[in-house]
Order: sequence, then structure tokens, then C-alpha cells
Amino acid sequence: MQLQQLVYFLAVSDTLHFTRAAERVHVAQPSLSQQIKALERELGANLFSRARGNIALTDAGEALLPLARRIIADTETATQEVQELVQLRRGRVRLGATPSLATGLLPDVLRDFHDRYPGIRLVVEEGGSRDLVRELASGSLDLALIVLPLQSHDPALDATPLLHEDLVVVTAADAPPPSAGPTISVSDLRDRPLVMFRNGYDLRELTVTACRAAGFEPRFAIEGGEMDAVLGFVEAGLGPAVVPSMVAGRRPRLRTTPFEAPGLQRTVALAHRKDAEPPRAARELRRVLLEHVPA
Amino acid sequence: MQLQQLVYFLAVSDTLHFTRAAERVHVAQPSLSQQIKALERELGANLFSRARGNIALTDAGEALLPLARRIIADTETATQEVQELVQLRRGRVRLGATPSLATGLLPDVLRDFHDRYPGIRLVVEEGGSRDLVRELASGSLDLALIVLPLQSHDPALDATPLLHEDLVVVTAADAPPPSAGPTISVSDLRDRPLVMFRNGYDLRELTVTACRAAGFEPRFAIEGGEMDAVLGFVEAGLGPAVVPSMVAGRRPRLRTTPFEAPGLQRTVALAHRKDAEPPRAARELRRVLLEHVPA
DNA sequence: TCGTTTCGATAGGTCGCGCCTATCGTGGGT
DNA sequence: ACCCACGATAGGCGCGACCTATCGAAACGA
Repeated sequence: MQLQQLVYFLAVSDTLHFTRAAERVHVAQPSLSQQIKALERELGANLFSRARGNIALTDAGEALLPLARRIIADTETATQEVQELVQLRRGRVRLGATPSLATGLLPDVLRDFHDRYPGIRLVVEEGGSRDLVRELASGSLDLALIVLPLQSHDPALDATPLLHEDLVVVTAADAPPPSAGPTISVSDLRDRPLVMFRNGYDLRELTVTACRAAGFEPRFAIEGGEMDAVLGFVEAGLGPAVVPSMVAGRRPRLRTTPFEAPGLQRTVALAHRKDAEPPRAARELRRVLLEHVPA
Repeated sequence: MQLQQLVYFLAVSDTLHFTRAAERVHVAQPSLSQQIKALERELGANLFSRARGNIALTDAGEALLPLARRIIADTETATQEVQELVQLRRGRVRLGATPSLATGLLPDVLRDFHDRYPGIRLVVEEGGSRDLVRELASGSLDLALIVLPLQSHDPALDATPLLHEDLVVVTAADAPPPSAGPTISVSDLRDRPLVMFRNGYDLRELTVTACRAAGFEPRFAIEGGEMDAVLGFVEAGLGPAVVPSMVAGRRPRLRTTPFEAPGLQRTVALAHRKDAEPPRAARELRRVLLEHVPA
């Protein structure tokens, strides 16, 4: 049985006329007759009674008709469904991001993407870079915004650097400045209990690593919070915290003090598996994201 | 899109392994790869992500999968449905018969047919030959047992003679014999009021025609009855009747007197339209009927 | 009654395509 | 660093789907 044969069968069923059916399906009449006959031979039953000028469905034809209609309709639905995915009218992207990026960079990008492709469902997952990398590898995320360098460098991942961010020290605006000058050094944080993120935040590891490089073990005034909570603790005067400058700038009740040169930076990258082509919608989101970066 | 391609697609979806999928569908691996690729090209989207040793469905593949399953299932259902019809597991035969044949010949035949094909619905329609012929022509009957010759000889009908029946005169067993000898002639019925069937019975027309051929118009003691009623009236002594010998033989309270040579006969035939092949079940009933005739 | 027309079936030939075998290329495992 | 597993590619072959031309039968009108 072939889809063509079913199409021909439906054409004859509709017109009850071989010659006109052949025209409808843009084929010569003998070809259509042959294919109908081939179908009948395969099924072992005549589908039409060929009384001269009075073509009619046999009982076997009646039995086949509704199924043939459904089959052909399904093939059309199938191509259409796939086309909608291809044309980004439907679909889903699962995007992972670190919390600071989810609140800083993503809103504008996702707004733009959603305006362009309103049919695409966006699923955002917040987490530390290590968690995100694991989920990328397992296939439960399509894309992730992570912080370089990766501790667990997975060769199956492709990471494109997006932007360098300066880290700054934030303190309560109504407290005395954390240092004498306009900048601060890492060693100035010695003996100053920090407000620290929960485990899993890249910022935590980056900060701790920097302190150890400066020769001391940082102390924590309070730890375990998410980004919002940490900033709130700092505003309340519980201590300073090290955060990306982008986040700090949006809080009027925080005082921002940059590190002295060369300062502390982190590199944000967009990562995806390189062993499998991501879904079309994910590639498009990647493009839109990269497009937003220079701005 | 081709059904084969969908079958191959399902095989790969199930096994997630091109080589094993190829084995399952009994085709060489390159052929399967080619067909999958052709399908992908036609749809404009990859269906599988070919990560080494980790074949997986893409989003397009996920979208296609349920429809492909349904399409293939439908094709199997379709062949099966038609096979059931072909094998006479389901179906219907609409059979017309004159009343005498419906009570005389049909019970045994239909019993036999129904035992062989319990799934076939039998619809019996009783009526005069002319009515039956009209219904055959209009397509509301598949087969009909009629009496030859046909008044309205329809060239679109094919009538196969089944059997010749002798007509006899029946009288009440406890009444004096209708004639002096062992036989009777048509003219002996002159002035003997007959028990006569209702209009529409071929027997009525046959009897009246025979009387007129013998030079007289028959008189009726009572008329309008069906076969059973007519025989009952005769048993009650209301008068003689002309009936097929087959019917007369089963009533002990009736005396049967054959006509003198050449007697009266009627020819029963099985008719069907010859411009369209009858349904399979009807052809089979025809076969069974013809098989019963010699007995 | 006999053309004439209509329409499905048949005949014969051509070309595309689906299948094959053989081989390549590459990533993963030992 | 080798080999092995496995999907992709190359090249060739044969079937079958399509074409045009024609047949044959039925239905119509003159």
C-alpha cells in the first residue's frame, strides 16, 4: 500500500469518475487505473464497481474510505506540525542561567525573543554553573548562560564568551565607605565578615578563590542567601558583598566600590552541547542573545 | 512522504539505532539511512540527532512520532478491515424470494449459509417476481429467486435457472377426488371456484394464464391469501388450489392431483444484476444456493 | 440500425528511485 | 595508538510508476 494509491482512491471516491479523478491528481488516467488496480490486488478486493457510467464503491471500498481519509489527513497534519516547528511558530527552549544573569541580562533578551516568536515557550531554569552544565549534558537544558572558566570542563560543551563583567564591593549607602580611597583591594576584605551567597553560586567560589589568592580565608557575616536576599542583607548593614557591577548599579541604597586594578572580573558565556544540533528555536534564541551583547 | 519512510522512522525511533532498525525492517542499513534522510529533506527538519552512540529524536521527530504511529496503525487496520470483508467475516446479503420459495427452498439453504458464515447478516424480502426484479435493478437487493419467464425482461439482469417445479392441484383429503382418474386437466377446473393467492403471487398469474389458454376465465371461491392461508382454506374444503408440488407434499391433510401431460411447470431462477459485481457475500450465497439445487 | 462519443482497460516503453554491496570517516573504548 | 562500532557516502542495478497510443464496450443521437 502506498500513500499515492490512497490519494488516488480518494480522488475516485469523490468524483466517481476515473478520468476526472486523474485530472484532479494531475496524472494520466491509465496511471490512476493501474494504481487503483494495484491497490485492489494487494487488498484482495475490488474497491469500485465499474458499471459503465455508474462507478460506485464496493463494500470493501466503503470500509477503506474513512481510514484512507484519516491517513491522508494525518500526513498533511504531520508535515504541517513539523513546518510550524521549523518556522518557529511553535516550540520550546529550555534556558539555564545563573541568578544574576537571569535578573540582569535575560529580561530584555527574552522580551525581544518572545515578541518575535510568540509561539515559542520559554522555560528558564536558575542555578549555579555546575548545576547548569550537568543539565546541559543530560539534555534537560538546550542552552545555558554560565560563568567561565568551568571547574568541570566538559569537552562535550561549546561555550561562547559573551561579556566580561567587573565585580565590585557593595555596602550599605548609609554606612561609612569600606575603604579610604575610591577603590578597594581584595586584602581590604580581610577581617571584614562578608555577606555571602549560598553554595552553588559561582560568585561565592570566585570570591573565596580571590581571597585565598590574597593570602587569607574570608569570613562570613551571613551566608546561604540568593541574590535578592544578599543585597537586602547588605542594605541592612550586615556587611559588604562582592557582586557583579551590573547588579549593583540598580540599587540606590547600595554604595558601589570598584576593586583597584586589575580588579576582579568574571566571563559570562553561552553554552550548549556540541555533540547534537540544538532545536531550531534554541539556535534562534542563541542568535538573539549574541545580538544583544554588544549593546 | 512515503509509508515506507514512516515505517523506517518508527523503527529508528524505537531502537534509537540505525543498524538494528535496518535489521528490524529487513533492509540494508544504507537504504534506511537514505530514506530517513530523504524524509528529513522533504520535511525540512532533522528528525534525529546523530550523536555518536546516542541517537535521539529532535523536537521535529517528537512532533512526527505520534502521527507516524497512527498512520501506520491505520494502514494495518485498513488492510485488516478489508480482509474481514473479503473473508466473509462481516457483511450483508439482501435476498429476494417469492413466498413459496421463501418457505420451501430457502430455510435449508440459509441455515447452511449461516452456519458457514455467522457474521453475514441475511435480509430476506418476500414479494412477487416483478417487485423483486425492480428492486434488483434499483440495487436494493443483491440476489433474488424469481420465476421465469420474466414479464418485464430486463437485459441488465442475469438469471440462472435453478429448478423446474411441477404444479399440482390440491384438494381437501377428506373430500371426493377432483377428477375421475389419477391426473387432472386444466379444463377440469372450469366452473370449480378456486382458492386463489393475493395479487403479486406469480402462481396467481400463472394459473390464470393457464385457464385462459384453456379457453375459460377462472372463478375464485376465495382470494387474497398468502401461501399458508390458501393451503388452510383448501384443507377446510373451500375449494381446490394450484400450487407447486414441493409445497403440497408437506401437508398430510391435502390430496395432491398432478396435471395430465404436459402439465404445468414453473422455472425458478436466481437473478442478479450483471452490470456490477455483487458483494462477495452475495456471490458466496449464490454459490451455496446453486450447490443445494441438485438435492 | 449504425455511427459517434465517452470512458475505463490494456500495451509497450522510458526513467526515476529505492535497493543493494563496498567503502569511508569518525568518535569511543581498551 | 590501535581497533572497533556505526552511520554516511558512492556507484550500480532492477523494479515499478508514469507516460502515450490504442483498444473495447456501452450509451447516445440521427
